[in-house]
Amino acid sequence: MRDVNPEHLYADVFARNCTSRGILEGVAGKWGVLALAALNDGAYRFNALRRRVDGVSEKMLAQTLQGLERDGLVRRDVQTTIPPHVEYSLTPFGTAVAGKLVELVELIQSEVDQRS
Amino acid sequence: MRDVNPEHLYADVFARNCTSRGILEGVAGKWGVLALAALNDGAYRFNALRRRVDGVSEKMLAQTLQGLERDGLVRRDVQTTIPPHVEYSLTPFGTAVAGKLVELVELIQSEVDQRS
DNA sequence: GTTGGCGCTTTCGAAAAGTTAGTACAGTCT
DNA sequence: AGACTGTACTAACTTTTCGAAAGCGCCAAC
Repeated sequence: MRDVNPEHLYADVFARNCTSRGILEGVAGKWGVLALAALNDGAYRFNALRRRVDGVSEKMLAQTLQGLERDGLVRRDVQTTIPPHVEYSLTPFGTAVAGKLVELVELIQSEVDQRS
Repeated sequence: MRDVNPEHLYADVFARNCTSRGILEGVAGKWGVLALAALNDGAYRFNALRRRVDGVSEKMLAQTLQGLERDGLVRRDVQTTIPPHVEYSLTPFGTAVAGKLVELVELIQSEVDQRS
């Protein structure tokens, strides 16, 4: 927390106990950044998202989405059908964050393209 | 790799074996994002950076900086003095990436501030 | 003498990630 | 009929990584 005004604590990712640190860890985690970047293209069902993000296991994807939902970046819409139908999409906050992540991704891809 | 043109493979973070995936993992890792965001304010010596990023161990910081240097985001300047003097700073690529990360960080901090 | 600074590296146990199998239902194919 | 596919997870076990602490050598300050 950036403690400039003694009566109001501001979020500060550099402080280990700050809520924003936890959110940043989920967003900027190995699978979080890719899931959010994929969802930036539109809503996905679980297995479609898993196929999009090469290398992620069901376990890690489920865990990642759970955290992103808890932190308010992702919405999980469940339809009681057989087979199950669960759809993930970005919240307004998630959309803003994903926009930044996509810029970052494009920057890195660009750099790698230039090095080839 | 986004294989649009058969003769030229484009970087693709969604492909597990792509170089850009590895770089993204370092940049968007738990400690990578914070180290880069701190270095965006200017060069740091090792222990100064460690004090800036609350919660990181010497081990994890050293490991993180090593990876960022290998991927071309960070420069490590060593002066042969006693005590040792090692300074870390951003490369042009690192500066561009850190700029994006800082935007992301500010977005998240903003969101947390609004939720308080 | 002790303590502190510098920037790492090493060791070992704890925690997290990864791998694999499992769940129940319905549809398709042989 | 059985086998396989799809759905979206969870549980159990294994492997990898992280965190905590100690270590290194040199010099300066107390």
